[in-house]
Amino acid sequence: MAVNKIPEKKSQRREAARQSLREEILAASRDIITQEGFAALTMRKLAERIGYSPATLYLHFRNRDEIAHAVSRTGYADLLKTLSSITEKDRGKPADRLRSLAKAYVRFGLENPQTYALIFMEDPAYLAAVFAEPAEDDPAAACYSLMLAATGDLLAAGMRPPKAGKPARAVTAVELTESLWASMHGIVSLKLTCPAFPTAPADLLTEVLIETMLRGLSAATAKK
Amino acid sequence: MAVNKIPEKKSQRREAARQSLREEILAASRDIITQEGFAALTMRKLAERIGYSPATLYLHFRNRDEIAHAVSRTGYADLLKTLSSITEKDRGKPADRLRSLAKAYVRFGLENPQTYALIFMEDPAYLAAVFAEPAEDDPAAACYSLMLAATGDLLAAGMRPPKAGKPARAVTAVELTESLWASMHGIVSLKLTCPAFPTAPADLLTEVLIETMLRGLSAATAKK
DNA sequence: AGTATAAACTGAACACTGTTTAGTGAACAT
DNA sequence: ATGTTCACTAAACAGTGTTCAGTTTATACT
Repeated sequence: MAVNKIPEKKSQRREAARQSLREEILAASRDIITQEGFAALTMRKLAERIGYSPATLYLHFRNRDEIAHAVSRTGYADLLKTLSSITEKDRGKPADRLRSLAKAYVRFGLENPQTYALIFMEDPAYLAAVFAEPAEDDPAAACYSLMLAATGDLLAAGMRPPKAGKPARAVTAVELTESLWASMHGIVSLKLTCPAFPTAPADLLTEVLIETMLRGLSAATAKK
Repeated sequence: MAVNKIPEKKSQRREAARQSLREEILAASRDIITQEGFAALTMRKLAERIGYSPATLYLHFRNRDEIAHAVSRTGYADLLKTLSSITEKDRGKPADRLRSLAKAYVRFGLENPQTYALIFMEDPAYLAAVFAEPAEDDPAAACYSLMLAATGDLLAAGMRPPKAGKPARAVTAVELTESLWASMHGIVSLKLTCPAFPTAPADLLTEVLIETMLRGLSAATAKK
């Protein structure tokens, strides 16, 4: 029947245009989200900004959530960049690295409120998907690995974590990482949804948290 | 002119009916929210459930947010009831009381997900209002006082909190309370928005958090 | 009693939202 | 030149919160 006589050249052009428009949609979405928040990302507004009709958006994305999903990915990539810039330059003690990481995490949240709100508070499907079937190249998974490595190093440096669970046993690096992460997330998310509530500034709360926990972890070991 | 000939009796009846309908609206709202979440609380659905037209709702509440606000209040009252049931019966050491409070807080969030999401994640205006001009009888403010008292007792019992801030100084009870609260909130809110992410169960994370922090606070004091 | 007045209530509309579908026009492959 | 495929859009659908003119009902006064 029909012989595919190398239609790749032309198809490539089409495909390139497709990708280009797709990226344009995502760029506009990022703009709107970072400026006005995820709720302000309406399909009509987005379509108008890129000069197409709303229906066109559905030729490139299944629905609004899929756009959020794609934007989330770059959000996690941004977070990863922030965190890895810490681990790369900080070659000091594990405790100091964790301190820096915590501060950087919270600062990222406060400096990119709309992005943080999207990836951790409004698009839970992304995180859920990552932990449902872990992908190697996912930026969110990379963030997790990075944090896990930091607490792992801390424990390996001779810390004695408290016991927990039933029956009581030593806390694992995973549990410690997730406790820390959740705590940092609490500081950020609370500040983002209600700037008035934690009356103390976020960076101070972070310091209190990390210092107290570090002391709690090193309590059993000899000082200095 | 017209003499107001004691129209109070009749007015009272009217007023009673008004209040009754108002309460009916709120009861229906609570039902919908606890069952389907705040997003499912639409004015039309709410109106239909109580047998009135949507426009009637606006005779009793300025808008949907005001309904959320009223429902939030009872949500905080519920939380307060949970927390104060702890402080009343627990006459043990401050550390144990704080342990119980933390567990109860997290449990409340997980057992009343829609309510928790409403009062801490979807209706920030309420908390903002409380901390803008503190009202004595507000249940949210009472929750705060309760937690503050617990950490205050803990510090008074001889704990030596770590130093923080610039210049470094001893952490205050307020800062410690808010750090703890934010951390617990992080555990709850993360679990609610994404059950998959903190892979460890919430109560275990809570235990890790509270045990580590307690050790961090008592690190400088003699053991036992 | 009847009547004036005030309160309660509603139908219908407005301006939005995400999403679908039928139909048009242009670019491509043969 | 023709048949096919792809890109695109206007219009509609079913929702949303909210407003307002108009109607019904209950109260107040003579």
